[in-house]
Amino acid sequence: MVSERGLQVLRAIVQDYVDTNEPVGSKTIVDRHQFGVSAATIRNDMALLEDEELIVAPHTSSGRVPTDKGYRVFVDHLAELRPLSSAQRAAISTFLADPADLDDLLMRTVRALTQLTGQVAIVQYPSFARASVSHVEFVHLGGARVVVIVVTDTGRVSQRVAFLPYELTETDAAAVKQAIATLVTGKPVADAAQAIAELGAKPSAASGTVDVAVRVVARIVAEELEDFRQDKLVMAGSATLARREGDFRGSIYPLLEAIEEQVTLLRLMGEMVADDKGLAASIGRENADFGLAEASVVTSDYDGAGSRARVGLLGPMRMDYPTNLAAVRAVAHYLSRLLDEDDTSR
Amino acid sequence: MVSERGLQVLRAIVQDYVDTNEPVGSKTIVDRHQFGVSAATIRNDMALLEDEELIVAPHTSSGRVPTDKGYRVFVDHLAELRPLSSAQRAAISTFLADPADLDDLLMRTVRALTQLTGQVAIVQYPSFARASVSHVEFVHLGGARVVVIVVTDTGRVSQRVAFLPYELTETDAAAVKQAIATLVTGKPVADAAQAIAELGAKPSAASGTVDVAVRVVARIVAEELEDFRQDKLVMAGSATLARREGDFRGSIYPLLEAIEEQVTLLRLMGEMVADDKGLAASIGRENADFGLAEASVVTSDYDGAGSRARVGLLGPMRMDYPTNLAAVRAVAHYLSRLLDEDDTSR
DNA sequence: ATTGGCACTCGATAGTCGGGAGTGCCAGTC
DNA sequence: GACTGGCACTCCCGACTATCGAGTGCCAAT
Repeated sequence: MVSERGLQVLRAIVQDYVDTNEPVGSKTIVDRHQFGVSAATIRNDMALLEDEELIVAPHTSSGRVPTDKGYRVFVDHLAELRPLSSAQRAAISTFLADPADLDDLLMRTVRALTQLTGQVAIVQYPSFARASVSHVEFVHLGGARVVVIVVTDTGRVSQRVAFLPYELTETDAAAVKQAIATLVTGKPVADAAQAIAELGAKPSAASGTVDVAVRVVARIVAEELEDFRQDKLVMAGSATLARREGDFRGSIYPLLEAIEEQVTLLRLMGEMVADDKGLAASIGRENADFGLAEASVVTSDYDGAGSRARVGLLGPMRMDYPTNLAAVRAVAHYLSRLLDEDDTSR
Repeated sequence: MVSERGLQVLRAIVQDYVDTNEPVGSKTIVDRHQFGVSAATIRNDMALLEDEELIVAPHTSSGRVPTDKGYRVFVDHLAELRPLSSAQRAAISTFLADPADLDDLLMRTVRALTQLTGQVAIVQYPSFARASVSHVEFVHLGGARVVVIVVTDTGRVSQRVAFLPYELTETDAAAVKQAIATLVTGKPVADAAQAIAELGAKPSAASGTVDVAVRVVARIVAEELEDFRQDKLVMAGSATLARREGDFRGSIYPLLEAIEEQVTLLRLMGEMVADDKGLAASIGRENADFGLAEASVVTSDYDGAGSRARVGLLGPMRMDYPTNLAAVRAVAHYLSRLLDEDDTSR
């Protein structure tokens, strides 16, 4: 229904609006872009675009503003990613050089991303759900306290302090360790958790103190396995939202809350569908289920530790999609490479 | 210079202003408090208070608002803590019951505190600077990758993945472990870090592969020790700031930034001086060095894991000090008790 | 299909004008 | 000397008005 030039007008509106934060009128468009037609013609196109609900006029006879749908068409059909400058690429690679460990790397990644884009940056931890339990270790702290350490073959480590009901002897401790180890080592975390659940269901074999201790420790191990199965996020840049207050009709409260309740963002990012290049965007009302109807999220997939995860940006609907998509793509790319060359995946 | 009644007037102003968020005038005071004198008399007192810079009039002939100094006098001399309701106490104790570990306990603590007060809640980790290294463990991941685990006698655990320059044999690994263990176990973390630094300074004994591996691992251990020495914060409730926008003349940006840059808050909380009950408040311009001249922080000390740390609230200068001080005190109290009965301190 | 022209809408800005809350001061009272 | 009632004054605030200008929709002409 809308002409080819109509789409170009939409593109111009999105670009100018993102740029100036003011409703854009027909005259502005003729001035700033070389359409070679008059303002009246542009107005006709805009009327069409408005019929299609791609743009909207905040007040009768004011300039037009893109709608959610308008942004959607823009990113799907009109946007060309704006590649990063070589200086920016260089900045990323130095920023991410020589990470101490995975936590450190991801932390630096979000910092780099928020720095680069001025938006809230989010990185999903690579999922460890497919990993297998590689080791279980105990460290005696003295008394009845024991640190229980679980390690996966992908190099993820979790530790937790267990309070046993009584003090174990050396030999008992060894027995407990042995029992737990045979129960879980070598198994994928899901299976290991399953095995522990079955142990809990079985009636106590009444073999005395060791059996009780095994059950206590097993419960701790199960909690740690749960940590692996749960996805986690690292975020940075929430302060930048204060600068963008005007972009959110209500307040920035829902955004800050989502940032604190990581689970919301986790679900949102999980449900987004990436294109063939691993990029995805979720815009405005598409996020209504998550209480983020005035915000947008762009993500890029990356490969790490043998599984896929996402890096993303959270910001106002009125964001610079070409730049931000390019930024997440570039950072995801670096991340994949770094995780790959460290061979953390196997 | 100001009379006894003058102070009562200050108290009334603070209370009403916190309550209504509007400059309070002489008539309001006579209406809402039983002073038994006329508005004109109150006005005279208010003029005195203004001379002392305890209150200020936003505009000529408007009500008065407390200054930083006014709040200071209020908390130092006029405020009586408003004890929590028994329902609130009950809520805290159920909320904090059965923590899985220290991380979990502190996480729940900040949540409870922010829930209770509607402010940003902050908890310092107990300092582990005085702890001693209890164990060092290695877990082979296969290849040249090793998880290095350091445990203190206070039950704090840190782990990190090390990439050795080559694959170790079993016996070499044992030798490395032995070397590191004798270097650091039993020593306070500061001394252990020192020992490692000295090792790094010594010229290589050229004893070959093991020596190189020891140095690599030692550097990792040093990083982990650094983790123990650095204080850490847990926070919650940053979203509540969006609701309080009007209380900050500029924007909430500095607050959000401080929350993200934990180090600022860490220093701020570290420099505050507690009274004999472990309570402290830092108000408005007193925080100017930290870029938080429009915010206040109240803290209470607690004892945990053999060292002292703080739990606090961050909010607008116009906050309910009696309630908030009572809240941090109550929560600190619970925290001390929980950490004590778990005997995590020894 | 495109364009120039034109009437119209409506937000933004500035100016004006009471009303009201609150003050400072003063003279008078206890 | 402390307190009080009275009063003139200041200044914020909201309502109202007028003007301006950006931008639109529509129409007749090309």
